[in-house]
Amino acid sequence: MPNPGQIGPREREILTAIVETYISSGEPVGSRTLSRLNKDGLSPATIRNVMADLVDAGFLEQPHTSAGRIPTAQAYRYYVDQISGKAVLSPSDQNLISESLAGTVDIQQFLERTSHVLSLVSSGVGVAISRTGPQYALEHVYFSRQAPNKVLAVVVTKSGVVHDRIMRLENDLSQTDLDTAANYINTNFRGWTVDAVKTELGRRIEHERTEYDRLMQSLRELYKSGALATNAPNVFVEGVANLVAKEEDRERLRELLRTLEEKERIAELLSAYLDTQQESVRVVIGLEEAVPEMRNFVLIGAPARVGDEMQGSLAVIGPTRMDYQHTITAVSYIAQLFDKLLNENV
Amino acid sequence: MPNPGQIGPREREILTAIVETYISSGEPVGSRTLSRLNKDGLSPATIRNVMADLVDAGFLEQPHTSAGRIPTAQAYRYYVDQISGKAVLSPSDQNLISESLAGTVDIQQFLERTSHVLSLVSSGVGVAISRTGPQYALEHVYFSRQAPNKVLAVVVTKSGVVHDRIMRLENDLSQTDLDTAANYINTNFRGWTVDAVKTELGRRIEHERTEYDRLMQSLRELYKSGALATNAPNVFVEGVANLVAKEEDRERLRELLRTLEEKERIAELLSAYLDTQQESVRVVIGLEEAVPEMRNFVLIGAPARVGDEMQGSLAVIGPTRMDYQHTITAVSYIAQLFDKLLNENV
DNA sequence: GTTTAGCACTCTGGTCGCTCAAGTGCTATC
DNA sequence: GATAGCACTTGAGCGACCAGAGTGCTAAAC
Repeated sequence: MPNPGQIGPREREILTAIVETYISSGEPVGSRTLSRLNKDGLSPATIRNVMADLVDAGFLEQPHTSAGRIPTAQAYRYYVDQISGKAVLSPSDQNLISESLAGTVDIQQFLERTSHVLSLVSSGVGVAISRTGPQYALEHVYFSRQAPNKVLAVVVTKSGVVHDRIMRLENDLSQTDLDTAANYINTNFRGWTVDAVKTELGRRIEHERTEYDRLMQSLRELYKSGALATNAPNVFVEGVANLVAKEEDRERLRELLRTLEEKERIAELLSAYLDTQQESVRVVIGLEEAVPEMRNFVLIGAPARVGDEMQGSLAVIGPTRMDYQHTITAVSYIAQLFDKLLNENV
Repeated sequence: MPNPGQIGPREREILTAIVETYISSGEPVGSRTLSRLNKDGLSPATIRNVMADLVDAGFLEQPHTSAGRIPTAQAYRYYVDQISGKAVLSPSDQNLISESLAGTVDIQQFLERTSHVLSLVSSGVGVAISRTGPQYALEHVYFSRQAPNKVLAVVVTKSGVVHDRIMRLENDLSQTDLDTAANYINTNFRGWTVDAVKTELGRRIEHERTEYDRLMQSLRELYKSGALATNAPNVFVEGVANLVAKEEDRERLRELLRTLEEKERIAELLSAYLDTQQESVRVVIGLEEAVPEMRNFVLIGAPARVGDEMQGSLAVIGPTRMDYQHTITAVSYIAQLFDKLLNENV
C-alpha cells in the first residue's frame, strides 16, 4: 500500500478529531463515536477504512483487537504542527497570567511565579530555570570575613542576580586584605563578563607573580577558593499535584515525582531542548529519549529572553494527553511578557 | 467500667504489639495474629478481652464488626511516649547522614541537604526551613543602582545569611548617595540586630529631620522602600514521591501534594509546633488540627539551633503509619549535627 | 471506485452470587 | 482470671455471565 495517499483533507480531519477526542476522554476512540461526533455524516464503516490506513501509516495504534484507536507520538507531532499558530489565549487566562506576573521586578521572582502560574493554566507541571550566569556582566563583588579562613563572597551581576557563597580559605586573610582585593576587582573589571574576569584574573595572578605583593597573594587565595564561581541555576518546579490525576500507574507516578525533584536533571532537560536561536515555543513530544521515566510526556517550552540575551527558560512538562493549544499559547504569552516586563524595568 | 485498670504491663505490651504490627502491615490486626506473634503464649480469647478494654479506653478502633483493630491517635501518642529514648540509630543511617552533611558550610546548604536526607531515611517527606531573621545581627549592607529609581539592596547578617532584593524608589538616588547611605549604616549599626537598626533608623530619620541634609533624605528614601526588609524564610521540601506509596486515596494524595507546595503554610506549620524552648525532638500526632488535609499525618521535628540561637527547623512529615524509632533518632541526630557542624564553622 | 449497511466475532468491564478466611462477642468451663 | 468453644458477621476473592463497544470483512448501493 503506497503511503502518499493518507494525508488528504479527510484523513487530516479524522486524525485531528481522534487526537482531540482522545485528549479529552482518555479512552481509545472508536469509529462509531467519531461518526456521531463528526458534523459531515460519515458512516462508521468509512471511518474504519480511513483509520485502518492511519494505522498502517503509523499515526494510530490499537491497545487490543476490539478497542478503539489511540494516537501515536507521530500523530501528536502532526497534530501540533496543524494547530500551531491558530490558537488564541482565552481572556480569563490572559488576565490570570498578567495579574500574577505584574509587578515582578527581578528575574528570579518572575520565574518563580511563572512556574506557579503555568501549573495553574495547564494540566502539567510548571517549570522555570534561571540561566546560570558566568557570561553576565559583573557589577560588584564584596567579601566579608566571617571567621578565620572563612569568607562570604557576594557577586552581583548587572542584571541584578546576586550570587552568594561562603568559602573556606587555605590561608586566612584580614578584612582589610579582602576589602583591598574587592576594590581591585571592582575598579578593574566592572562591566566585564564574569567569565572574562576569571580568565584575566587567572592570567594576572600567574604572570604578575610578585611573591611579596600582598594584593596578588590575596587575589590568588580568593581565586583558588572559587570566589567568582556562580551559583547553580535556580530551578522552580510547581504543580506536581496535577500529575496525580493524569498518571494512572502508581509506580510510574512515583518515579516521575522523584525525577522532578532532581533539579539538575530538569535543568539539563530544559537546556537540552531550549536555546536562544529558536523562535518562540518549542513542543517536544517523546521525552523518553532524554529521560526514560518521562515516557508519554511532553515538554512545551520557550526561552526567557530580555532583548537578545537568554536569561532562563520556562516550560510545561505534562502528559501527551494535554490541551496543546491552551498550553502553547500560555507559554508563548509568558515568554513575551518576560521580555516586555523586564525590558522596561531593567 | 473504671478506667484506671487498663495500663498494666500486659495491656501495654499488647498495645505496643498492635501498633507495631499495624505500622508494618497496614492492616487491622486481629487477636489470633497477635497471639501467634506474642512470645508468651496468650490465647486469642484473652487478647480479645484486653483489646475490648483498650477499645473502651480509646486506644483502638474497629473499621467494622468483623475486622481487627487499628490504633487511634491516642494509641500512637502512648506508643511514642513508651519508646522515646530507647532507640538507637543504625550505623548505616548514621553514615548516610554524616556523609551527606559533612562539609556543609552555611545554613541554607545544610538545611537543603537535610530535607533531602530526611526524605531518604524516613518514609515521609523531609522538610526544613530557615528562620527568617530580622532578629539577627547586621554585618553589612550594600546598595547598587540598577536603573533610574531601581536599587539592589544586599543585607548580610553575622550568621552569613544574605538577603537581596530589588527595590523601586520614589525618588532617584545616585550611586554616590547610595554609597554614602550604606557607609552610614555600616559604620553606625554593624552588629545591631536588623530589627533594632530599623527602629533606630526610623527614629533618627524622624527626629533629626534636617530638610536639606542629603544623607538623611537618602536614608528616608531607602527606608521607605524597605531596604532592610528580610527575605521570606527558605522552605525546603523533598521526598514527596514517598507519599505515593503511602497514601491510598488518590484525591487526598493530590490535596497533600498541593499543600506541600504552599511553602508559607509549611513554614507556619513548623513554627507553630517547634520552638526554641523544647528539648530535642517533638512528635505531633494529629496534624489535622493545623492542616485539615493532613489527617492521619504526623510531624516529627526539632529546632535547628546553633548554641542557643534557633536558626531554623527540620522535620519529617509522614503518615501515622511510619517507623517512629527510626525517624525520631534520625531527626534528633541531625539536629545535634547542626549545632556541632555550624558551631565549629561559624 | 468509493461509500455504506450488515453481520459474525472479540474484547473489556461490570454485576451477581458464592465461598472462604478472619475476626468478633458471648457463654461455659478450668 | 484465663481459656475453649460456638454461632455470627463481614470483606475479599473468584468464576460465570452479560452488555456494550469495537473490529474486519463482504456484499450491495451510489
